Amino acid sequence: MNPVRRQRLARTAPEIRARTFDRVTDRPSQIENLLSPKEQDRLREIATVLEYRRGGLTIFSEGEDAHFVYAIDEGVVRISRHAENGQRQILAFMVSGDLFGIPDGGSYVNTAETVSAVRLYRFPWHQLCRIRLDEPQLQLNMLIRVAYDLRQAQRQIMILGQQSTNQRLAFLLLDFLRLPEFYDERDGRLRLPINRFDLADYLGIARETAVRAIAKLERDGLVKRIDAETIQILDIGGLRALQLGKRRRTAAAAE
Amino acid sequence: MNPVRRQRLARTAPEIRARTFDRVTDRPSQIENLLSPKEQDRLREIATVLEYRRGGLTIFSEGEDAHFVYAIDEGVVRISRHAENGQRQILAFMVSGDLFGIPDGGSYVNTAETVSAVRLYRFPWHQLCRIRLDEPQLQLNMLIRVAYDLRQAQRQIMILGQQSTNQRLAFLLLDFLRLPEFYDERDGRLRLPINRFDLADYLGIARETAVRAIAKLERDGLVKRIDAETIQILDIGGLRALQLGKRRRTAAAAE
DNA sequence: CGCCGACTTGACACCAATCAAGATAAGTGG
DNA sequence: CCACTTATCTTGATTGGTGTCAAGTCGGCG
Repeated sequence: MNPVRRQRLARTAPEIRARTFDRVTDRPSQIENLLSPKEQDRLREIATVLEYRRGGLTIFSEGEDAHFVYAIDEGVVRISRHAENGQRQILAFMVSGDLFGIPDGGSYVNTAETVSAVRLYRFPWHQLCRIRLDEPQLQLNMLIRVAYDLRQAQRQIMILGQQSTNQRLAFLLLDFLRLPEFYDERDGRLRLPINRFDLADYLGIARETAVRAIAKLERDGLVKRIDAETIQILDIGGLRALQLGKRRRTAAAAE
Repeated sequence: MNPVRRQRLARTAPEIRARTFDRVTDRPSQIENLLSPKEQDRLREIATVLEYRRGGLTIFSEGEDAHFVYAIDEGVVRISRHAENGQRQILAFMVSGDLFGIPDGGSYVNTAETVSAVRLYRFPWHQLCRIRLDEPQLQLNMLIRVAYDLRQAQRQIMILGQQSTNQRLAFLLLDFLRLPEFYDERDGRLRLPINRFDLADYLGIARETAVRAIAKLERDGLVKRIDAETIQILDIGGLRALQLGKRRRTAAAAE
Protein backbone atom coordinates (compact mmCIF):
# COMPACT_ATOMS: atom_id res chain seq x y z
CA MET A 1 0.00 0.00 0.00
CA ASN A 2 2.47 2.58 1.17
CA PRO A 3 5.80 0.93 0.60
CA VAL A 4 8.28 3.68 0.02
CA ARG A 5 10.67 1.44 -1.76
CA ARG A 6 10.46 -2.17 -2.78
CA GLN A 7 12.93 -4.37 -4.51
CA ARG A 8 12.82 -7.93 -5.69
CA LEU A 9 15.14 -10.30 -3.94
CA ALA A 10 17.53 -7.87 -2.34
CA ARG A 11 21.26 -8.49 -2.44
CA THR A 12 21.14 -9.50 1.20
CA ALA A 13 19.11 -12.65 0.89
CA PRO A 14 16.39 -12.68 3.51
CA GLU A 15 17.25 -14.79 6.48
CA ILE A 16 14.35 -16.99 7.23
CA ARG A 17 14.52 -17.66 10.87
CA ALA A 18 12.91 -20.45 12.77
CA ARG A 19 12.16 -20.49 16.44
CA THR A 20 12.14 -22.71 19.42
CA PHE A 21 11.12 -21.91 22.93
CA ASP A 22 13.17 -21.62 26.04
CA ARG A 23 10.35 -21.07 28.43
CA VAL A 24 6.74 -20.20 28.33
CA THR A 25 7.08 -16.49 28.74
CA ASP A 26 10.42 -16.12 27.10
CA ARG A 27 10.81 -14.63 23.73
CA PRO A 28 11.73 -17.53 21.47
CA SER A 29 15.36 -17.76 20.61
CA GLN A 30 16.04 -17.43 16.97
CA ILE A 31 17.62 -20.51 15.59
CA GLU A 32 18.94 -20.37 12.09
CA ASN A 33 18.82 -23.49 10.02
CA LEU A 34 15.97 -25.20 11.70
CA LEU A 35 14.81 -25.09 8.14
CA SER A 36 16.81 -27.12 5.68
CA PRO A 37 18.83 -25.24 3.07
CA LYS A 38 16.40 -26.40 0.45
CA GLU A 39 13.48 -24.96 2.35
CA GLN A 40 15.28 -21.71 2.91
CA ASP A 41 16.04 -21.48 -0.77
CA ARG A 42 12.45 -22.01 -1.71
CA LEU A 43 11.40 -19.28 0.65
CA ARG A 44 13.97 -16.90 -0.72
CA GLU A 45 12.68 -17.50 -4.19
CA ILE A 46 9.29 -16.10 -3.40
CA ALA A 47 10.35 -13.38 -0.97
CA THR A 48 10.21 -9.68 -1.65
CA VAL A 49 11.92 -7.10 0.51
CA LEU A 50 9.84 -4.09 1.53
CA GLU A 51 11.08 -0.99 3.23
CA TYR A 52 8.98 1.54 5.04
CA ARG A 53 10.87 4.69 5.87
CA ARG A 54 8.85 5.95 8.81
CA GLY A 55 6.20 5.01 11.32
CA GLY A 56 2.47 5.39 10.88
CA LEU A 57 2.28 3.66 7.50
CA THR A 58 -0.29 0.97 6.82
CA ILE A 59 0.99 -2.42 5.69
CA PHE A 60 -2.48 -3.91 5.44
CA SER A 61 -5.89 -3.33 6.96
CA GLU A 62 -8.36 -5.72 8.47
CA GLY A 63 -10.95 -6.91 6.00
CA GLU A 64 -8.71 -6.59 2.97
CA ASP A 65 -8.13 -9.59 0.77
CA ALA A 66 -5.01 -11.26 2.03
CA HIS A 67 -2.35 -12.10 -0.52
CA PHE A 68 0.84 -11.89 1.51
CA VAL A 69 2.42 -12.96 4.73
CA TYR A 70 5.16 -10.82 6.26
CA ALA A 71 8.23 -11.37 8.39
CA ILE A 72 10.05 -8.51 10.08
CA ASP A 73 13.74 -8.04 9.55
CA GLU A 74 14.05 -4.77 11.40
CA GLY A 75 11.78 -2.25 13.06
CA VAL A 76 8.51 -2.38 14.94
CA VAL A 77 5.03 -3.10 13.61
CA ARG A 78 1.81 -2.77 15.55
CA ILE A 79 -0.97 -5.29 15.03
CA SER A 80 -4.35 -3.87 15.88
CA ARG A 81 -8.02 -4.53 15.47
CA HIS A 82 -10.97 -2.19 15.55
CA ALA A 83 -14.18 -2.93 17.40
CA GLU A 84 -17.49 -2.35 15.69
CA ASN A 85 -17.71 1.05 17.32
CA GLY A 86 -14.34 2.06 15.95
CA GLN A 87 -12.26 1.64 19.07
CA ARG A 88 -8.77 0.45 18.40
CA GLN A 89 -7.02 -2.22 20.41
CA ILE A 90 -3.40 -2.96 19.77
CA LEU A 91 -2.99 -6.70 20.00
CA ALA A 92 0.77 -6.91 19.75
CA PHE A 93 3.95 -5.15 18.83
CA MET A 94 5.93 -7.24 16.40
CA VAL A 95 9.69 -6.96 16.19
CA SER A 96 12.56 -8.50 14.34
CA GLY A 97 11.94 -12.15 13.55
CA ASP A 98 8.18 -12.06 14.00
CA LEU A 99 5.71 -13.27 11.43
CA PHE A 100 2.32 -11.71 10.77
CA GLY A 101 -0.45 -11.42 8.24
CA ILE A 102 -1.70 -14.99 8.23
CA PRO A 103 -5.12 -14.71 6.61
CA ASP A 104 -8.41 -16.09 7.78
CA GLY A 105 -10.88 -17.04 5.11
CA GLY A 106 -8.95 -15.10 2.51
CA SER A 107 -8.90 -11.82 4.43
CA TYR A 108 -6.76 -10.15 7.03
CA VAL A 109 -8.43 -10.03 10.41
CA ASN A 110 -6.07 -7.45 11.84
CA THR A 111 -4.44 -4.23 10.75
CA ALA A 112 -0.66 -3.92 10.54
CA GLU A 113 1.03 -0.53 10.64
CA THR A 114 4.61 0.57 11.02
CA VAL A 115 5.64 2.11 14.32
CA SER A 116 9.13 2.99 13.22
CA ALA A 117 11.07 2.54 10.01
CA VAL A 118 10.72 -1.09 9.03
CA ARG A 119 12.26 -3.57 6.66
CA LEU A 120 10.30 -6.72 6.07
CA TYR A 121 10.05 -9.75 3.86
CA ARG A 122 6.88 -10.43 2.00
CA PHE A 123 5.73 -13.87 0.87
CA PRO A 124 2.83 -14.48 -1.50
CA TRP A 125 0.37 -16.56 0.46
CA HIS A 126 -0.67 -18.94 -2.28
CA GLN A 127 2.91 -19.71 -3.21
CA LEU A 128 3.71 -20.28 0.43
CA CYS A 129 0.81 -22.71 0.63
CA ARG A 130 2.14 -24.67 -2.29
CA ILE A 131 5.57 -24.96 -0.74
CA ARG A 132 4.13 -26.00 2.57
CA LEU A 133 2.47 -29.01 1.01
CA ASP A 134 5.74 -30.67 0.15
CA GLU A 135 7.93 -29.19 2.87
CA PRO A 136 6.54 -30.60 6.10
CA GLN A 137 9.16 -28.84 8.17
CA LEU A 138 7.91 -25.49 6.96
CA GLN A 139 4.37 -26.40 7.89
CA LEU A 140 5.53 -27.36 11.35
CA ASN A 141 7.49 -24.17 11.68
CA MET A 142 4.39 -22.21 10.88
CA LEU A 143 2.44 -24.09 13.52
CA ILE A 144 5.11 -23.33 16.07
CA ARG A 145 4.94 -19.65 15.28
CA VAL A 146 1.19 -19.46 15.52
CA ALA A 147 1.30 -21.40 18.78
CA TYR A 148 3.80 -18.88 20.08
CA ASP A 149 1.53 -16.02 19.10
CA LEU A 150 -1.31 -17.77 20.87
CA ARG A 151 0.63 -17.99 24.10
CA GLN A 152 1.61 -14.35 23.79
CA ALA A 153 -2.04 -13.45 23.31
CA GLN A 154 -2.95 -15.47 26.38
CA ARG A 155 -0.31 -13.63 28.32
CA GLN A 156 -1.86 -10.37 27.20
CA ILE A 157 -5.23 -11.64 28.41
CA MET A 158 -3.69 -12.29 31.82
CA ILE A 159 -2.32 -8.77 31.97
CA LEU A 160 -5.50 -7.06 30.85
CA GLY A 161 -7.66 -9.27 33.04
CA GLN A 162 -5.94 -8.85 36.34
CA GLN A 163 -3.19 -6.28 36.41
CA SER A 164 -3.48 -2.69 37.56
CA THR A 165 -2.40 0.16 35.37
CA ASN A 166 1.01 0.43 36.95
CA GLN A 167 1.57 -3.28 36.70
CA ARG A 168 0.65 -3.27 33.05
CA LEU A 169 3.15 -0.57 32.37
CA ALA A 170 5.84 -2.40 34.32
CA PHE A 171 5.08 -5.47 32.24
CA LEU A 172 5.53 -3.59 29.01
CA LEU A 173 8.76 -2.00 30.14
CA LEU A 174 10.19 -5.34 31.24
CA ASP A 175 9.18 -6.84 27.91
CA PHE A 176 11.14 -4.26 26.01
CA LEU A 177 14.08 -4.46 28.36
CA ARG A 178 14.75 -7.93 26.99
CA LEU A 179 15.22 -6.58 23.50
CA PRO A 180 18.74 -5.27 22.97
CA GLU A 181 17.62 -3.17 20.06
CA PHE A 182 15.70 -0.96 22.48
CA TYR A 183 17.54 -1.31 25.75
CA ASP A 184 21.15 -0.38 26.27
CA GLU A 185 22.25 -2.30 29.32
CA ARG A 186 25.34 -0.18 29.82
CA ASP A 187 23.66 3.14 30.40
CA GLY A 188 20.34 1.61 31.43
CA ARG A 189 18.36 3.59 28.92
CA LEU A 190 15.32 2.28 27.10
CA ARG A 191 14.33 3.84 23.81
CA LEU A 192 10.61 3.22 23.42
CA PRO A 193 9.68 4.00 19.83
CA ILE A 194 6.00 3.94 20.80
CA ASN A 195 3.92 7.02 21.33
CA ARG A 196 1.53 7.37 24.24
CA PHE A 197 -1.52 6.67 22.14
CA ASP A 198 -0.20 3.31 21.04
CA LEU A 199 0.97 2.56 24.53
CA ALA A 200 -2.46 3.23 25.94
CA ASP A 201 -4.30 1.29 23.26
CA TYR A 202 -2.02 -1.64 23.88
CA LEU A 203 -2.43 -1.64 27.64
CA GLY A 204 -6.15 -1.01 27.45
CA ILE A 205 -6.03 2.30 29.31
CA ALA A 206 -6.48 5.97 28.49
CA ARG A 207 -3.59 8.03 27.17
CA GLU A 208 -3.54 10.26 30.24
CA THR A 209 -3.55 7.24 32.50
CA ALA A 210 -0.49 5.90 30.75
CA VAL A 211 1.30 9.19 31.31
CA ARG A 212 0.30 9.21 34.95
CA ALA A 213 1.52 5.65 35.37
CA ILE A 214 4.91 6.64 34.05
CA ALA A 215 4.90 9.64 36.32
CA LYS A 216 4.14 7.39 39.27
CA LEU A 217 7.00 5.04 38.45
CA GLU A 218 9.21 8.08 38.29
CA ARG A 219 7.99 9.36 41.66
CA ASP A 220 8.69 5.93 43.13
CA GLY A 221 12.22 6.06 41.81
CA LEU A 222 11.91 3.12 39.46
CA VAL A 223 12.49 5.01 36.24
CA LYS A 224 13.30 8.49 35.03
CA ARG A 225 12.04 10.17 31.91
CA ILE A 226 14.78 11.55 29.73
CA ASP A 227 12.56 12.65 26.90
CA ALA A 228 9.26 11.49 25.51
CA GLU A 229 10.64 8.31 24.06
CA THR A 230 13.63 7.60 26.25
CA ILE A 231 13.38 6.21 29.74
CA GLN A 232 16.17 5.65 32.21
CA ILE A 233 15.65 2.40 34.07
CA LEU A 234 16.69 2.84 37.69
CA ASP A 235 15.33 -0.21 39.47
CA ILE A 236 14.58 -3.34 37.50
CA GLY A 237 13.99 -5.32 40.67
CA GLY A 238 11.40 -2.77 41.72
CA LEU A 239 9.62 -3.18 38.40
CA ARG A 240 9.61 -6.93 38.82
CA ALA A 241 8.29 -6.64 42.35
CA LEU A 242 5.55 -4.34 41.15
CA GLN A 243 4.05 -6.81 38.75
CA LEU A 244 4.04 -9.54 41.35
CA GLY A 245 1.97 -7.59 43.84
CA LYS A 246 -1.55 -8.87 43.98
CA ARG A 247 -4.29 -6.81 42.57
CA ARG A 248 -7.61 -8.55 42.45
CA ARG A 249 -9.07 -10.99 44.91
CA THR A 250 -9.80 -13.92 42.67
CA ALA A 251 -11.56 -17.17 43.36
CA ALA A 252 -8.85 -19.07 45.16
CA ALA A 253 -9.67 -22.58 44.08
CA ALA A 254 -8.96 -24.64 47.16
CA GLU A 255 -7.40 -27.82 45.88
CA MET B 1 -5.69 -37.42 37.15
CA ASN B 2 -9.28 -37.61 38.24
CA PRO B 3 -10.97 -39.51 35.44
CA VAL B 4 -13.90 -41.28 36.95
CA ARG B 5 -14.07 -43.80 34.20
CA ARG B 6 -11.90 -44.44 31.21
CA GLN B 7 -12.20 -46.96 28.48
CA ARG B 8 -10.08 -47.81 25.51
CA LEU B 9 -11.61 -47.15 22.14
CA ALA B 10 -15.25 -46.90 23.10
CA ARG B 11 -17.93 -48.58 21.00
CA THR B 12 -18.89 -45.20 19.60
CA ALA B 13 -15.78 -44.40 17.65
CA PRO B 14 -14.66 -40.86 18.36
CA GLU B 15 -15.65 -38.43 15.68
CA ILE B 16 -12.67 -36.38 14.78
CA ARG B 17 -14.01 -33.14 13.54
CA ALA B 18 -12.29 -30.58 11.39
CA ARG B 19 -13.18 -26.95 11.10
CA THR B 20 -13.48 -24.16 8.66
CA PHE B 21 -14.44 -20.60 9.32
CA ASP B 22 -17.48 -18.70 8.22
CA ARG B 23 -16.44 -15.35 9.52
CA VAL B 24 -13.92 -13.93 11.85
CA THR B 25 -15.98 -13.92 14.99
CA ASP B 26 -18.16 -16.87 14.13
CA ARG B 27 -17.71 -20.15 15.80
CA PRO B 28 -16.23 -22.44 13.19
CA SER B 29 -18.67 -24.76 11.58
CA GLN B 30 -17.84 -28.36 12.18
CA ILE B 31 -17.19 -30.16 8.97
CA GLU B 32 -16.90 -33.89 9.09
CA ASN B 33 -14.63 -35.60 6.67
CA LEU B 34 -12.27 -32.77 6.03
CA LEU B 35 -9.92 -35.47 7.17
CA SER B 36 -9.61 -38.45 4.91
CA PRO B 37 -10.96 -41.78 6.17
CA LYS B 38 -7.42 -43.00 6.53
CA GLU B 39 -6.50 -40.08 8.72
CA GLN B 40 -9.58 -40.52 10.82
CA ASP B 41 -8.76 -44.17 11.27
CA ARG B 42 -5.27 -43.41 12.40
CA LEU B 43 -6.62 -40.97 14.93
CA ARG B 44 -9.15 -43.44 16.21
CA GLU B 45 -6.41 -45.96 16.73
CA ILE B 46 -4.65 -43.82 19.27
CA ALA B 47 -7.70 -42.22 20.89
CA THR B 48 -8.94 -42.95 24.38
CA VAL B 49 -12.32 -41.86 25.66
CA LEU B 50 -12.38 -40.20 29.06
CA GLU B 51 -15.44 -39.35 31.08
CA TYR B 52 -15.59 -36.93 33.96
CA ARG B 53 -18.81 -37.14 35.87
CA ARG B 54 -18.95 -33.68 37.38
CA GLY B 55 -17.44 -30.22 37.27
CA GLY B 56 -14.43 -29.05 39.20
CA LEU B 57 -12.14 -31.91 38.23
CA THR B 58 -8.64 -31.29 36.96
CA ILE B 59 -7.73 -32.70 33.57
CA PHE B 60 -4.21 -31.35 33.69
CA SER B 61 -2.34 -28.52 35.39
CA GLU B 62 0.07 -25.97 34.04
CA GLY B 63 3.66 -27.01 34.42
CA GLU B 64 2.97 -30.73 34.25
CA ASP B 65 4.72 -32.83 31.65
CA ALA B 66 2.44 -32.97 28.67
CA HIS B 67 1.73 -36.36 27.21
CA PHE B 68 -1.75 -35.94 25.78
CA VAL B 69 -3.88 -33.67 23.67
CA TYR B 70 -7.63 -33.58 24.22
CA ALA B 71 -10.73 -32.98 22.16
CA ILE B 72 -14.12 -32.40 23.71
CA ASP B 73 -17.06 -34.51 22.70
CA GLU B 74 -19.50 -33.14 25.23
CA GLY B 75 -19.46 -30.77 28.17
CA VAL B 76 -17.56 -27.64 29.13
CA VAL B 77 -13.91 -27.29 30.11
CA ARG B 78 -12.26 -24.17 31.43
CA ILE B 79 -8.73 -23.31 30.39
CA SER B 80 -6.98 -21.14 32.93
CA ARG B 81 -3.59 -19.89 33.89
CA HIS B 82 -2.28 -18.65 37.21
CA ALA B 83 -0.16 -15.55 37.58
CA GLU B 84 2.97 -15.68 39.74
CA ASN B 85 0.99 -14.28 42.63
CA GLY B 86 -1.59 -17.01 42.34
CA GLN B 87 -4.34 -15.10 40.64
CA ARG B 88 -6.34 -17.15 38.24
CA GLN B 89 -7.42 -15.97 34.83
CA ILE B 90 -9.74 -18.11 32.77
CA LEU B 91 -8.54 -17.90 29.20
CA ALA B 92 -11.36 -19.74 27.51
CA PHE B 93 -14.29 -22.03 27.92
CA MET B 94 -13.97 -24.99 25.59
CA VAL B 95 -17.03 -26.81 24.33
CA SER B 96 -17.90 -29.67 22.04
CA GLY B 97 -15.49 -29.93 19.14
CA ASP B 98 -12.69 -27.88 20.69
CA LEU B 99 -9.13 -29.07 21.00
CA PHE B 100 -6.82 -28.26 23.90
CA GLY B 101 -3.69 -29.35 25.69
CA ILE B 102 -1.13 -28.64 23.01
CA PRO B 103 2.15 -28.61 24.92
CA ASP B 104 4.92 -26.06 24.85
CA GLY B 105 8.39 -27.33 25.43
CA GLY B 106 7.06 -30.62 26.77
CA SER B 107 4.80 -29.09 29.41
CA TYR B 108 1.31 -27.75 29.62
CA VAL B 109 1.21 -23.99 29.91
CA ASN B 110 -2.41 -23.86 31.04
CA THR B 111 -4.66 -25.70 33.41
CA ALA B 112 -7.72 -27.55 32.18
CA GLU B 113 -10.61 -28.36 34.50
CA THR B 114 -14.11 -29.61 33.97
CA VAL B 115 -16.95 -27.17 34.43
CA SER B 116 -19.69 -29.72 33.96
CA ALA B 117 -19.72 -33.43 33.23
CA VAL B 118 -17.46 -33.98 30.27
CA ARG B 119 -16.65 -36.66 27.77
CA LEU B 120 -13.46 -36.19 25.82
CA TYR B 121 -11.03 -37.92 23.53
CA ARG B 122 -7.43 -38.17 24.50
CA PHE B 123 -4.53 -38.53 22.08
CA PRO B 124 -0.97 -39.39 23.08
CA TRP B 125 1.08 -36.46 21.93
CA HIS B 126 4.09 -38.35 20.65
CA GLN B 127 1.94 -40.70 18.63
CA LEU B 128 0.07 -37.75 17.23
CA CYS B 129 3.35 -36.20 16.21
CA ARG B 130 4.34 -39.31 14.33
CA ILE B 131 1.09 -39.42 12.43
CA ARG B 132 1.33 -35.76 11.57
CA LEU B 133 4.60 -36.28 9.80
CA ASP B 134 3.06 -38.39 7.08
CA GLU B 135 -0.45 -36.98 7.09
CA PRO B 136 -0.07 -33.41 5.90
CA GLN B 137 -3.79 -32.79 6.09
CA LEU B 138 -3.74 -33.49 9.79
CA GLN B 139 -0.90 -31.07 10.28
CA LEU B 140 -2.83 -28.41 8.43
CA ASN B 141 -5.92 -29.13 10.45
CA MET B 142 -3.97 -28.59 13.61
CA LEU B 143 -2.67 -25.27 12.32
CA ILE B 144 -6.19 -24.17 11.52
CA ARG B 145 -7.34 -24.99 15.02
CA VAL B 146 -4.51 -23.14 16.68
CA ALA B 147 -5.10 -20.17 14.40
CA TYR B 148 -8.73 -20.21 15.44
CA ASP B 149 -7.75 -20.23 19.09
CA LEU B 150 -5.43 -17.32 18.42
CA ARG B 151 -8.22 -15.25 16.94
CA GLN B 152 -10.45 -16.12 19.85
CA ALA B 153 -7.73 -15.02 22.23
CA GLN B 154 -7.36 -11.76 20.34
CA ARG B 155 -11.08 -11.26 20.61
CA GLN B 156 -10.79 -11.75 24.35
CA ILE B 157 -8.04 -9.13 24.41
CA MET B 158 -10.38 -6.69 22.69
CA ILE B 159 -13.07 -7.34 25.25
CA LEU B 160 -10.80 -7.03 28.27
CA GLY B 161 -9.01 -4.03 26.84
CA GLN B 162 -11.92 -1.81 26.01
CA GLN B 163 -15.27 -3.09 27.19
CA SER B 164 -17.05 -2.09 30.38
CA THR B 165 -18.26 -4.68 32.82
CA ASN B 166 -21.77 -4.71 31.42
CA GLN B 167 -20.51 -5.01 27.89
CA ARG B 168 -18.28 -7.90 28.83
CA LEU B 169 -21.19 -9.71 30.34
CA ALA B 170 -23.35 -9.04 27.30
CA PHE B 171 -20.56 -10.44 25.15
CA LEU B 172 -20.42 -13.62 27.14
CA LEU B 173 -24.16 -14.08 27.09
CA LEU B 174 -24.32 -13.55 23.34
CA ASP B 175 -21.49 -16.04 22.90
CA PHE B 176 -23.41 -18.71 24.72
CA LEU B 177 -26.65 -17.87 22.98
CA ARG B 178 -25.14 -19.23 19.78
CA LEU B 179 -24.66 -22.65 21.32
CA PRO B 180 -27.85 -24.70 21.16
CA GLU B 181 -26.65 -26.93 23.96
CA PHE B 182 -27.05 -24.02 26.35
CA TYR B 183 -29.72 -21.87 24.80
CA ASP B 184 -33.24 -23.00 24.09
CA GLU B 185 -34.55 -20.65 21.45
CA ARG B 186 -38.15 -21.63 22.04
CA ASP B 187 -38.48 -20.53 25.62
CA GLY B 188 -35.57 -18.10 25.44
CA ARG B 189 -33.80 -19.58 28.42
CA LEU B 190 -30.04 -19.84 28.75
CA ARG B 191 -28.56 -22.45 31.03
CA LEU B 192 -25.15 -21.16 32.05
CA PRO B 193 -23.27 -24.03 33.68
CA ILE B 194 -20.70 -21.56 34.98
CA ASN B 195 -20.59 -20.32 38.51
CA ARG B 196 -20.01 -16.69 39.38
CA PHE B 197 -16.40 -17.24 40.30
CA ASP B 198 -15.55 -18.63 36.90
CA LEU B 199 -17.60 -15.96 35.23
CA ALA B 200 -15.71 -13.23 37.04
CA ASP B 201 -12.29 -14.77 36.43
CA TYR B 202 -13.10 -15.07 32.76
CA LEU B 203 -14.31 -11.50 32.36
CA GLY B 204 -11.51 -10.08 34.49
CA ILE B 205 -13.79 -8.62 37.14
CA ALA B 206 -14.68 -9.33 40.75
CA ARG B 207 -17.37 -11.83 41.61
CA GLU B 208 -19.61 -9.18 43.13
CA THR B 209 -19.19 -7.01 40.07
CA ALA B 210 -20.39 -9.85 37.89
CA VAL B 211 -23.46 -10.26 40.06
CA ARG B 212 -24.14 -6.54 39.90
CA ALA B 213 -23.78 -6.56 36.13
CA ILE B 214 -26.39 -9.27 35.87
CA ALA B 215 -28.61 -7.34 38.23
CA LYS B 216 -28.23 -4.26 36.07
CA LEU B 217 -29.17 -6.13 32.89
CA GLU B 218 -32.20 -7.38 34.76
CA ARG B 219 -33.15 -3.88 35.89
CA ASP B 220 -32.86 -2.71 32.29
CA GLY B 221 -35.22 -5.44 31.19
CA LEU B 222 -32.72 -7.29 29.01
CA VAL B 223 -32.67 -10.53 30.99
CA LYS B 224 -34.35 -12.12 33.97
CA ARG B 225 -32.79 -14.46 36.46
CA ILE B 226 -34.69 -17.69 36.90
CA ASP B 227 -32.21 -19.33 39.23
CA ALA B 228 -28.49 -19.08 39.77
CA GLU B 229 -27.62 -20.82 36.52
CA THR B 230 -30.62 -20.13 34.34
CA ILE B 231 -31.26 -16.81 32.67
CA GLN B 232 -34.28 -15.78 30.67
CA ILE B 233 -33.23 -13.71 27.67
CA LEU B 234 -35.72 -10.93 27.09
CA ASP B 235 -34.04 -8.60 24.62
CA ILE B 236 -31.27 -9.92 22.41
CA GLY B 237 -31.24 -6.71 20.38
CA GLY B 238 -30.69 -4.77 23.56
CA LEU B 239 -27.71 -6.95 24.44
CA ARG B 240 -26.25 -6.41 21.00
CA ALA B 241 -26.76 -2.67 21.26
CA LEU B 242 -25.06 -2.67 24.64
CA GLN B 243 -21.80 -4.09 23.39
CA LEU B 244 -21.68 -1.59 20.55
CA GLY B 245 -21.93 1.44 22.79
CA LYS B 246 -18.62 3.18 23.09
CA ARG B 247 -16.71 2.98 26.26
CA ARG B 248 -13.25 4.39 26.06
CA ARG B 249 -12.03 7.33 24.07
CA THR B 250 -9.21 5.79 22.11
CA ALA B 251 -6.70 7.32 19.78
CA ALA B 252 -8.91 7.93 16.78
CA ALA B 253 -6.37 7.40 14.05
CA ALA B 254 -7.55 9.75 11.35
CA GLU B 255 -7.00 7.81 8.17
C1' DC C 1 -33.42 -29.16 61.42
C1' DG C 2 -29.10 -26.94 61.01
C1' DC C 3 -24.94 -26.44 58.64
C1' DC C 4 -22.57 -24.94 54.56
C1' DG C 5 -21.52 -23.18 50.25
C1' DA C 6 -22.86 -20.18 46.56
C1' DC C 7 -25.16 -16.22 45.48
C1' DT C 8 -26.76 -11.51 46.38
C1' DT C 9 -26.93 -6.80 48.08
C1' DG C 10 -25.14 -2.60 50.59
C1' DA C 11 -21.60 0.80 51.97
C1' DC C 12 -17.45 2.97 51.09
C1' DA C 13 -12.93 4.10 49.44
C1' DC C 14 -10.11 4.39 45.55
C1' DC C 15 -8.70 4.17 41.01
C1' DA C 16 -9.13 5.54 36.31
C1' DA C 17 -11.87 7.89 32.40
C1' DT C 18 -13.08 12.20 31.02
C1' DC C 19 -12.90 17.08 30.23
C1' DA C 20 -10.04 21.00 30.19
C1' DA C 21 -5.89 23.45 29.89
C1' DG C 22 -1.04 24.13 29.74
C1' DA C 23 3.83 22.75 28.18
C1' DT C 24 7.04 21.14 24.92
C1' DA C 25 8.79 20.06 20.56
C1' DA C 26 8.67 19.75 15.63
C1' DG C 27 7.43 21.26 11.36
C1' DT C 28 5.98 25.33 8.01
C1' DG C 29 6.20 29.49 5.64
C1' DG C 30 7.66 34.14 5.57
C1' DC D 1 16.22 33.24 11.65
C1' DC D 2 11.83 33.97 13.60
C1' DA D 3 6.42 33.87 14.12
C1' DC D 4 3.03 30.57 13.52
C1' DT D 5 0.69 26.26 13.42
C1' DT D 6 0.30 21.60 14.76
C1' DA D 7 0.99 17.38 17.15
C1' DT D 8 2.26 15.17 21.19
C1' DC D 9 2.95 14.97 25.85
C1' DT D 10 1.81 16.36 30.54
C1' DT D 11 -0.80 17.90 34.59
C1' DG D 12 -5.10 19.20 37.24
C1' DA D 13 -10.06 18.74 38.64
C1' DT D 14 -14.07 16.14 38.59
C1' DT D 15 -17.07 12.15 38.35
C1' DG D 16 -18.46 7.61 37.70
C1' DG D 17 -17.25 2.82 38.03
C1' DT D 18 -15.35 -1.03 40.38
C1' DG D 19 -12.77 -3.59 44.10
C1' DT D 20 -13.16 -4.61 48.74
C1' DC D 21 -15.20 -5.64 53.14
C1' DA D 22 -19.27 -6.97 55.42
C1' DA D 23 -23.72 -8.72 56.03
C1' DG D 24 -27.62 -11.10 54.49
C1' DT D 25 -30.32 -14.62 51.57
C1' DC D 26 -31.18 -18.81 49.30
C1' DG D 27 -30.94 -23.69 48.39
C1' DG D 28 -28.95 -28.26 48.98
C1' DC D 29 -27.52 -31.93 51.83
C1' DG D 30 -26.47 -34.59 55.76
